[in-house]
Amino acid sequence: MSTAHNLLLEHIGRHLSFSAAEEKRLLSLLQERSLKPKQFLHHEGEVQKSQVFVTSGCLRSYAIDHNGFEHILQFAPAGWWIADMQSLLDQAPGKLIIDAIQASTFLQISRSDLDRLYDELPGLERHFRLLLERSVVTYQNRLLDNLSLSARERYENFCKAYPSLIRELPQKQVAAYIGVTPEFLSRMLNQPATAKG
Amino acid sequence: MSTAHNLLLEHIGRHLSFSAAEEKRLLSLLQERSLKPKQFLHHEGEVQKSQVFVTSGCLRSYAIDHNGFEHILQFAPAGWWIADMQSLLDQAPGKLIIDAIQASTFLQISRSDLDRLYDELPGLERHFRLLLERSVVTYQNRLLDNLSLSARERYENFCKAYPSLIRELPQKQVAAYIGVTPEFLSRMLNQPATAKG
DNA sequence: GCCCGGACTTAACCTAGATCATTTCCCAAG
DNA sequence: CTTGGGAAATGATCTAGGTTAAGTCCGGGC
Repeated sequence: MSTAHNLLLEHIGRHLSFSAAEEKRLLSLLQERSLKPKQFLHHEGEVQKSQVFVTSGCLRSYAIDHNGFEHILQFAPAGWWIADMQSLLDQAPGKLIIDAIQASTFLQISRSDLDRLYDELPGLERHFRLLLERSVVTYQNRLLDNLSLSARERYENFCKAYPSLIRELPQKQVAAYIGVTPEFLSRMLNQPATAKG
Repeated sequence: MSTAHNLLLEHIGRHLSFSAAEEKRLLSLLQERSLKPKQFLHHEGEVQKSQVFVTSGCLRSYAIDHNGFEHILQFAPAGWWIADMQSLLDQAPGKLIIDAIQASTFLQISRSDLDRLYDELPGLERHFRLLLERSVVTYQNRLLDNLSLSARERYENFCKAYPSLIRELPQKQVAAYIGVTPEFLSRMLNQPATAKG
């Protein structure tokens, strides 16, 4: 069993435990793949056929608005799932782009196989239900942050939430995540915060 | 069986079918309640103990930021679930407020009962997994809209998404949902859109 | 070693939307 | 009917963050 498989089983194991047979069945439907930096997993307008569990490196999903600006929805370092979920659910062309920001490896499972597995392994459905609950909360919090915090506060939140990513990411990608222009983020970081107290 | 119960079973029935015994078991754990306009279901700082399926009227969840502004996360008309999900999952004090914007009735189920039901009725877990998937997509889209659209575009989106609500809601609540001040929304609506074409 | 392109910086200027203050409107309570 | 309080309108002014346009600073390919 590969280390990629181990990482996935370990993650699932945080919620529940599978029998050896169940683990084997799950792994049999997963495909190991990799991407080099800047290679794409999913293009705008494509139909997403499978979802992906990152085992090393880091992927990201983002959309391009009508002014050509990127807005990053998610970073997916090792241990995270990523997909254009809207496209995956509707089996319709998506508006997200997914690419690798570092050399990355991942496990892939098709939607139809996963649907089959949900019937065979109810524990897996439990696992995803729990992940989805957390995911909803995360997006709710991010939405509230965007509605109520200043750019600087959102930047500070990002640093707290992703202390490892902040070191590896180019500044412009942080800008595209927190929702400001790269120029503004640069200016902000090179100006002292307004003195307080 | 009440009409409230019927509404819930009909909604669940869109995804799957329960036996009569399963339906009975589910309904046995639901409590019928109601709220008058402006009454609260959940206050900031409280621990959310149960989640709620609205059967008539409309609830909303919102947070108050450090400037005292309300930001509405969700409207829940009949047929929608609502809760302070973060508080519910962590069983920790929440930051959301939930109240009724109209006279409303709803069915309530405690987190512990629902957890029990997930074990007894795997179909229910399926149902919520599917709802959560849609919910994630909805929040993703709303986040992208907030990052890339103008206030007017977000207003138009809102009108399309909630054509019935737009007629019933005071303008200031629409403002608190799309993320602008009531003053600005008012001015925007009374000024012609910049002519195009 | 040179050149290119992408990441970052900086500065001047611009604008969507916020803030503040005043007024009007409406309707529900007395 | 009148009153008072919230919802909306409206005008003047302000500002966080966007836009445009140079420039600098790399690192990587040839």
